[in-house]
Amino acid sequence: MTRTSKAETKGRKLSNFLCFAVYSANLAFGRAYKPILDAVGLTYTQYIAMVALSEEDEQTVSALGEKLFLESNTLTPILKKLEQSGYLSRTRDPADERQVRVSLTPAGRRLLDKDINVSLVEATGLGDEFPVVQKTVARLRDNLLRNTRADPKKG
Amino acid sequence: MTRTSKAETKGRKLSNFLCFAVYSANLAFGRAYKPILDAVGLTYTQYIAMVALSEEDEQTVSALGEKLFLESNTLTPILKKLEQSGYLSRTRDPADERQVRVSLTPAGRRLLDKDINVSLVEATGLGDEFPVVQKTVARLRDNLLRNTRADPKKG
DNA sequence: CACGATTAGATCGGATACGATCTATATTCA
DNA sequence: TGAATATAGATCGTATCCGATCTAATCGTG
Repeated sequence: MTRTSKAETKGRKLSNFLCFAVYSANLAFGRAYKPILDAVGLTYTQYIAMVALSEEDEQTVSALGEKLFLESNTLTPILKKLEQSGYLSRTRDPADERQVRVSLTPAGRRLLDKDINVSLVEATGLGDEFPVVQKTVARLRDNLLRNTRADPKKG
Repeated sequence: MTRTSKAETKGRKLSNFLCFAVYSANLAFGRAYKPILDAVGLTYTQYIAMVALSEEDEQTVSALGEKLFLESNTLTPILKKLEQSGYLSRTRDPADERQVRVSLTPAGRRLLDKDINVSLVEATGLGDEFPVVQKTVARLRDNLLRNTRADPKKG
């Protein structure tokens, strides 16, 4: 008696999908940031990459990729674009020519000093919940990555 | 005395960005779904679109877009692809030739009946928190969209 | 030292997102 | 009625993401 063909009775509605909540929240963030980032001529991903770079100089592409959960296939074009814009430098590491060291230029740091993001915290409408939501979503991400990556070779 | 140039003292670290938590959680979901969706030959977005279609037949592209927070520029190519795969039908509405009505085919419904998503709930590692996180992220998205869209013409 | 294996980036093709623009159909109202 | 306007999709260009593959540099071992 539990078998039906109606979507609702099986609970298969978009609102029931956590993945959709995250997917659409990400789209919403992109749109919220857009007018602000357009003003400084950066895209969402470019901005995130620069924030990651502001944490440390001379990072390799891989190290940066670990922070951003991206790989060279995605990062290389973005970094080249930011280099052309004069916001960062890319140089082969003399000690290991395979590696590329990436650092923000003074122009890049000046751009970040505008504290672009501050005005966005308000738009989340989360108030005091903000840090809790942030930690929860980060935990969700880490669980997903842990439970997915390195598929069960040992079980 | 509050002005410094160190990233850390200004709290400008990736882990402090809610937008990054959401961005990376979305990437993580995409990767978690990938092996499961690869098996049935769908992409993440195609799957989401089909779930939205399973809620109601004969939806217009715009109506579908409202649910998915996407517009025809993104949806049209995806719907055409799913049509070619035989999972849905697209027909101009005879009453208004501007509109395109989209419905799942029996093959499309059979695909969804496999309840692909069930196995993913577990991978979130959220346990009882699952529904709460889902609602919180959805609220975040709605706040962002409300506070961003239709920029302040009225003040 | 030499040669196979490994590693770090880069390149390429397919699939989203999205702004801007285009086309076809409907609607409005003088 | 018919020209101006509005609306629904579709198309195009740019920027991500990602799997697969390629190249160059390094390492490991005999």
